[in-house]
Amino acid sequence: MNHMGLRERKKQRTRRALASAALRLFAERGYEETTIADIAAAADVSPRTFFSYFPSKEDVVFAEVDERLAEVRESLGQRSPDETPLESIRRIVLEIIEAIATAAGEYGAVQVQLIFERPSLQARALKRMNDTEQEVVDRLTELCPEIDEIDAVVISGATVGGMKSVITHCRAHGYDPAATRKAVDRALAIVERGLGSVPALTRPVSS
Amino acid sequence: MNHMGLRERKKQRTRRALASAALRLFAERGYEETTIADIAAAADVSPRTFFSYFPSKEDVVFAEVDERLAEVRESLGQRSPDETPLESIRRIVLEIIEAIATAAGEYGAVQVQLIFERPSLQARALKRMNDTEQEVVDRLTELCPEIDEIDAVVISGATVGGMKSVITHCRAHGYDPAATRKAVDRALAIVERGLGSVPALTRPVSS
DNA sequence: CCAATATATACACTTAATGCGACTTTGCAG
DNA sequence: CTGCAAAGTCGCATTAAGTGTATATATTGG
Repeated sequence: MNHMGLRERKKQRTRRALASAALRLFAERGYEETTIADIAAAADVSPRTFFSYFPSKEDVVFAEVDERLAEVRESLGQRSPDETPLESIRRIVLEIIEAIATAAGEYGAVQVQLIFERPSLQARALKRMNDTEQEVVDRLTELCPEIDEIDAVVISGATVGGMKSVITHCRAHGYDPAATRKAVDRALAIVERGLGSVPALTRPVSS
Repeated sequence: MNHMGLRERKKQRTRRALASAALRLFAERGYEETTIADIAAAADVSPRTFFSYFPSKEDVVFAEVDERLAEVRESLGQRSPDETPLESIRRIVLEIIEAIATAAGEYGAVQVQLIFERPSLQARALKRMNDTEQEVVDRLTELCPEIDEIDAVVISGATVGGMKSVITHCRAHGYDPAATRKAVDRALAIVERGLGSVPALTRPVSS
């Protein structure tokens, strides 16, 4: 299966070269200040070739995320035999969020910073979340064939939405890994037990 | 308050002219096939002027949504005195979702169709959702000053996320208003009572 | 080595978006 | 009413993203 010919390997190398050249230049000079021509030159290909690897300049920022996301999609299929659906959902969403939000590799920090400060990149990141959410709906209906369609959609939307928000908040406020983990656990608890389980919401107003 | 001088009124007229010209042309010829020059010509302004009203071609699609959203943000402040925070959240999120997702006016259907079929527009719509979610967090912490920061973030994220997904699903599958309302009610129930309240999730696997 | 196919490149082109200086309109104070 | 400052419009030039196309080059399988 993994017997990629020379052709495939070369493609992958070029892709990597483009991605890391791009991230490096973005870090050095800034995003707007780096042109496709610069990236292509740094990766030793023609500018035109850039677009046969990435549909746009913005997409190159997500090269690594997209790779990870593709892997996660594969591994999403098989589930541990004795999980309850609730546990499966939790595991699936956590895997996805980790793949999207965890910066890895040499340029992880650069990616995160870029996405936080460029609204258009933020929009594209949200789109990836959204697309992956559909994947969650599919897995969920596959897992519990008798589940109502609307229920599946809502469960996925609320869970992914809650996780997205908490992770983003933690990143934006510089939480350390321990605090982040604690926040994620809290988020899962709220989503699973409902807004009604949060005392501050049901208590009469304090004014 | 609403004593706009001639200048302001003229600006608003031009803005409207640009927006409706754009939407009309998008409907007639398609999005890509319509240039800024076309839009400007149809609105009788110079192409350069377009960009002093909208920062990009994509933003003109959201002209109406943004107006509504601005209104909603205003009215979000005052709350009925005897609401519980839970009820406030529900009301606030419903208002926002309605403002974003309910297509109104002559070109509502066009907007929705464009957003559904253009990934980049979808991304921008999601960004608007996301930005507005931050507003919800602010209102919520204002409403219950003693609430934990993380809790507020999770509650907003999960609620907005759930609503977004259910509304999108309904639109994509052509639900009529009655069915949509029913689905939204169901979504709110799940978010408020928790994933644990969905029988299909806690039942042992059916295989 | 050959033929089929996939990929890289050079070139031309469209158009979104921005900066700038000149010009026009509006608001307002005297 | 008049003139001045501010705001807005416009034309022009420029940059850079992204696409189509034809040509050249490299890879694969036979």
